[in-house]
Amino acid sequence: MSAIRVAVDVVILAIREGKLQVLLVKRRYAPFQGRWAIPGGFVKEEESLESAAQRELEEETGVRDVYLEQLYSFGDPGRDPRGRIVSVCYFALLSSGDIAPKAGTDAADAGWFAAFQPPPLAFDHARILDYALLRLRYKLEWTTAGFQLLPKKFTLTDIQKVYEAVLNKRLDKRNFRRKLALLDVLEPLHEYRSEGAQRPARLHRFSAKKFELLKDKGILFPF
Amino acid sequence: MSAIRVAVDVVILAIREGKLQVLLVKRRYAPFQGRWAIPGGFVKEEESLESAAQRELEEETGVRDVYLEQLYSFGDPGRDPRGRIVSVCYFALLSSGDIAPKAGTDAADAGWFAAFQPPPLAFDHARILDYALLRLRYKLEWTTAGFQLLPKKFTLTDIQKVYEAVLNKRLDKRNFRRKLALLDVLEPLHEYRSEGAQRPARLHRFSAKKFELLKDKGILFPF
DNA sequence: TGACATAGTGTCATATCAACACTATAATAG
DNA sequence: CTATTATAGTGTTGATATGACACTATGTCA
Repeated sequence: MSAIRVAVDVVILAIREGKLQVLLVKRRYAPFQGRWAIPGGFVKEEESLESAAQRELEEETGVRDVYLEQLYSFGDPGRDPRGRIVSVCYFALLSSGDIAPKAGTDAADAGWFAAFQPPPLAFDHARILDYALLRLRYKLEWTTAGFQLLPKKFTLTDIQKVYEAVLNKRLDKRNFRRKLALLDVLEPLHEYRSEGAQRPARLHRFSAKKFELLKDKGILFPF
Repeated sequence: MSAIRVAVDVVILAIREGKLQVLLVKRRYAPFQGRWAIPGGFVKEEESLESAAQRELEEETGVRDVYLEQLYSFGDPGRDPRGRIVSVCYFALLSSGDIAPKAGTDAADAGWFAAFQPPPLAFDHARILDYALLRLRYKLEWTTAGFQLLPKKFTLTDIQKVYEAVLNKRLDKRNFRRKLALLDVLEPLHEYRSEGAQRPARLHRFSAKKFELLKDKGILFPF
């Protein structure tokens, strides 16, 4: 009937080496053979869009139970030389603790890149990545999604570095922590982490119970 | 190849009789024959998603150059008994000045309904409408999109009523106007509108030139 | 045991917020 | 022409949040 095909693409983001990075795959075949691309694939007959995105994500990273959010659907005729393909795009936020396990399907054709300085990308993927980064910045300013980029236990400096990496600016430590305290979503643990010849930092964890309340109260978090 | 078909649905919203209303069409055929539904249709081979949405919008309202924004894509298997259909949904904000011209393709099977108390809807359209209303509320709080619901010339009370209709709460006139002034996007005209046995209200128009600057400055507008 | 490097903490001047009530004025009725 | 009417239009205040700013605390390692 219709010759339009439906695909999902997943912009997979994580903090690595203190920077926001994106997972890309190298295309094996034409078009754009050898170019880096956002991982994705066609939606199967019996799976939901979100399941398809989760499947792609798991194929690339081996990770499940990850923050995943629908981003936008791109469907201009001509965006893919192989034919009319509508791509429903998602973005995923990986905890830095989740990255090691697999590091891409296979080292040769998957890799992490600085999200703000990606290599040339196939198709309209540069636009998709830009949009994901824009959305992530909004998310960080208005929600607590930033904690998804951290492992379960983290220091206050860890979360500040996430904000600095994504918003791409330095933040004042005291003001940042005052706002964090106001948010009231962190539970200080009785554990500390030593990072060198200096005072160890206290570990905290994100308390999801309070998350819903925050949304109800309409608290914004624009640093 | 793929049996997945791609459609667009457009949630068309406007202020009528002081209330937020949504344009619905009555289904002529099964499934859900006789039920009200959000207007939409299949995407044609050669048109972009946005063009398809614009086409549907124009077919229903006869109006062009309307605020149109992609909302979300719904694609669960089973959401449409006729087969696997992925619907890319948009929402449109009509100026109340644009409504009279056509009032639906044909009076018998198109009509305006209170957006917050719609009739039973076909398919998963109740969910789509809910999502559109949620998004519109955010839009109003964080952007100047609310002006799209007004004609070119309007009074300050007009815009306040739009906010009250969408946010579904009463607002303080003086505080509202203070924030409007802060936004600095309104141009007072040397025209007034009489509405009865009382002082006439000054007309204003939205000045789009200043719009971009606002976004750059990152000014929010949460009433 | 001293040097190191990051952890952790408070104040003040400014801006923003919500709550609140009265005067101005054109149209209309008599 | 005058009074009535109903909406238009306008400021202040006390409370809260904000950004700018600098020093002390402390575990580790040499």
